[in-house]
Amino acid sequence: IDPQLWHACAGSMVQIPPLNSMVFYFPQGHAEHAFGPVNFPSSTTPILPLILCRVASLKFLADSETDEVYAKIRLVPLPGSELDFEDNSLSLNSVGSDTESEKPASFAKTLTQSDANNGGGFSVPRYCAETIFPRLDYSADPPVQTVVAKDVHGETWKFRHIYRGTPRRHLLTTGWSTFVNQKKLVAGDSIVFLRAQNGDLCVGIRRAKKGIGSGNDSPSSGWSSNHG
Amino acid sequence: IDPQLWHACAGSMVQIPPLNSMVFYFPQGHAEHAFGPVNFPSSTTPILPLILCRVASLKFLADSETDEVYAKIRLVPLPGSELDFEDNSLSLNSVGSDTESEKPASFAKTLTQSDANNGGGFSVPRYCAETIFPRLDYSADPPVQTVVAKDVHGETWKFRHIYRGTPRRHLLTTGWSTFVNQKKLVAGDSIVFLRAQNGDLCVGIRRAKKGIGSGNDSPSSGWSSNHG
DNA sequence: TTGTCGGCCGATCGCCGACAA
DNA sequence: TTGTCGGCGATCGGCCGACAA
Repeated sequence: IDPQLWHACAGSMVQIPPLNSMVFYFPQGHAEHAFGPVNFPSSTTPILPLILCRVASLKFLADSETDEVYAKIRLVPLPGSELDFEDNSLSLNSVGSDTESEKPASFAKTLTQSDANNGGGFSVPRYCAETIFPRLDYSADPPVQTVVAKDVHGETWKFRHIYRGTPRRHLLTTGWSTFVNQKKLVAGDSIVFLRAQNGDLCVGIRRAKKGIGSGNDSPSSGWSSNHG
Repeated sequence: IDPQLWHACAGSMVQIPPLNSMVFYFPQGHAEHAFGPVNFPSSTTPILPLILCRVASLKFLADSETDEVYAKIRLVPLPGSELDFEDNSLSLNSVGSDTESEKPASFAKTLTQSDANNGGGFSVPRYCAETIFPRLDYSADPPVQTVVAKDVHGETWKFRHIYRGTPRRHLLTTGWSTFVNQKKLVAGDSIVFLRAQNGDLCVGIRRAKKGIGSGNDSPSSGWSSNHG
């Protein structure tokens, strides 16, 4: 999937090393994060606490059912891993992924009860509506438009975007409940809007972490950067 | 699952050989009925057209999603298969499954458009209501009761059974559409009601065979036999 | 600025008897 | 006896502004 949408969904806490960069692989940490038991192939050499590797390939993917994003990273161990890493450790990732591509405008919001309730619509924060959404014709009464957004699978979703109420606020009405039901969203999940470089509006999902307080929110810092 | 409910769902065309009886296994026919390609283990002996076997085990099962019933039959080949079967072939299954257990009252009906439409209810054939369902108190006006039926998984379903209209007829109303939606029934599928020996009412499903005209119907002969 | 609430209007669900096959 | 239809009443979805945090 589109790396920019991928990063917007993953959030700014997730950093992926660039292709061909060098990283340390921690077998123990990998095993602890895995869901099932991990069996490293028995070999003649003992398992090292960390292994210097090269990022051989990189794939940005999204689960076909939940839309949750993940990455496949192929690591190739480098010979002579027992280097004196005291000097190198800090410089290994010096070419951070920050400079590799532009950061399109994106916005994340955690769904409130009112957003997720089958009561109807989605309350759009003003910043998101004005910065990410297509320009609205405020001369109409009320100002209304249909916004079309692509999800991580390239599927398009239509929403009625209206600016109404006293005081005025931006809302998504028609089309929103269908989206909530199809994606099985609940209060606490987050939705990500992103304006791609070609102008297309994209929409992603960040499921609430079960049992853990939700993470960072709102203008996802670093990936919705044209905020003041 | 309960063998009686299993047989009622499978229909009278399906006959299962008793445990420990002798049957012929046809590898070619088995392969032709399988969905995928079948690879018989290569051995030194060529594959015979038919192999005399003993029914070593027998399991009556139902698909957890579609409720469709199927059986797992374990066959153990008998030595000396090259017997002169001209004499024996007819007597092998002489002890048919007919006598092995009683046949409880059951009834099958193919769903009409009106039954499957989300218009509401299910038109209960009089014979089914009077023979399979619990006795209805006709002194009430209108006569109404709640019937509870167990599906192949043991899950219970409640239906409002009412006798009304001019002319009078039996109907299932409240609870029926839920059942249709959950089981994803469409016009042409069949529903089977069965009164178990302990008095419990059971309900099964027979999906319409795609592309083939539906099979036998109504008092499924042989398995809803106390019909006149 | 925006989360929640009650009001309310229209669409759908589903129960009903009237027919007719 | 029972399949299909139109009617219609109850329920629900979902759009709305009024508040208040």
